Amino acid sequence: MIDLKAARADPDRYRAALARKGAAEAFDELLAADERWRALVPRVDELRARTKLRGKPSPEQLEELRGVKEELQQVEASLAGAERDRDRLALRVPNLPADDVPDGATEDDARELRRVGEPPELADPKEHLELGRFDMDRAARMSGARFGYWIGDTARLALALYRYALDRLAAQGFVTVLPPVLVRAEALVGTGAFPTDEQNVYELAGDDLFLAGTAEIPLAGLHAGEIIDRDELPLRYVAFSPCFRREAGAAGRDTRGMIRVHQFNKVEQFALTLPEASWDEHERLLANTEELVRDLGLPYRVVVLPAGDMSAASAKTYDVEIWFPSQGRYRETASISNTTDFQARRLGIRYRDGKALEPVHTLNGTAVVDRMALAILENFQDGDGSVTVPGPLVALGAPRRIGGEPASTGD
RNA sequence: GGAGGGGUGGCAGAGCGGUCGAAUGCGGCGGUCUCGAAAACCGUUAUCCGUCGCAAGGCGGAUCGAGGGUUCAAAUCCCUCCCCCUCCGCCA
Repeated sequence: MIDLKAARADPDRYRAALARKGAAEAFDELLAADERWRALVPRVDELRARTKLRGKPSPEQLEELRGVKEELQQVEASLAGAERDRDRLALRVPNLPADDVPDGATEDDARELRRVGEPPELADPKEHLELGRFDMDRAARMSGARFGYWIGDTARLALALYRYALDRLAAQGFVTVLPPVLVRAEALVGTGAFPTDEQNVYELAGDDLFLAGTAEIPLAGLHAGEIIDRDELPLRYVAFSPCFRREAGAAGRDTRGMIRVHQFNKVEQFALTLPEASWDEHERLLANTEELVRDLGLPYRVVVLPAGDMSAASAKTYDVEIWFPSQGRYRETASISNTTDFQARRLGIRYRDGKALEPVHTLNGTAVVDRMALAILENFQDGDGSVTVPGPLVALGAPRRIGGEPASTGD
């Protein structure tokens, strides 16, 4: 939710910034609805004040009350309607993009910041399906398209990857969390997933619960409605969770393999900071992710998403993209966003600044995901169908080598 | 799933038709005392919206889990929903 008071005071700046996210019209509608609402407030307040009586009223007062209440009823109904309109529109207006975010609406407009590491030179790169042990066919039989089993050494590789990220971030002071992944609509509204990205969220049939597409949702909800001591900030969390996405609108894209599936696992960073600290924190979260990827030896690049390609909540998003030899290109494997006060406003997460209460800033960012394990398989293939697993993961229980011959560890 | 109890300010906890935005304690803030601090004592301290003001603040309204209802009047009575606790059942 944007700061409506600030928006009223400086509508041109807000409109210009929101236009870059394609939301100038939504913003104008919001301002108009806000104006309608504000015109009604003083009238309702005045009528309500006239209904307030102390002690037992006299017959004359009761007579007068009748008239006032009749009028009040009508004006209150108008006010309630105006408020509904305003609130509905307010939920649809996205966060303002930061000034240094490039224009554009698609991933082609992303600005590349740097490339780190060299893509491996492979004569005939195999793709992850051939290198690791996955079972897409049986998963399809059971769950449908875009599901897969991770089996044996390949599964152990993924588990070591999660542990690698969790351990490293815990050592940095991030508090480890295993969150609920079934959440209420409020949590999704609060993070900005609803109403703009509703079609990508699974809903449970018998209960009013939804499957979270990322641990960001329950992590943002962790402190919902709370007032946090200034001294306690920043709060940093790292969570492991499965993630569920309907991938509506992705029909036909990445239909092969495990690149884009309905269910995957992710280790997510989440931070709550003072407003003045969030841009430094954003860089810090990105640095954490880069360090994890770099220390595995994976070649990657960092891009800044254009305004029109970011989520509603985000003011600025970095993507870390890892090289996929089978595709000959970099693919998104991490997304790190500063949502500034957008989520904190919706969720009511505030800190006390002197006397006033102000919304905190929230940030989220991928530490590692399943997709990185696919990148490991592909980048460290040895040409004979086997894979040399990076040392840091072997130290955490991943097999030293994967493939080449039947799995020796696990089933 | 069944039975009962409960959701009140930063926290704990009273209030159970009007004098209640709400006792009291803790915590916070300011002060007295002190070389300084602790203790003690005094004062102060909810949030949101609108509006006026450069500001401090003033004025009006709303808010006692959420939504509806009864009433001239609701934290208090009624209904629905959500959540928490206790016991029973089931269960990793």
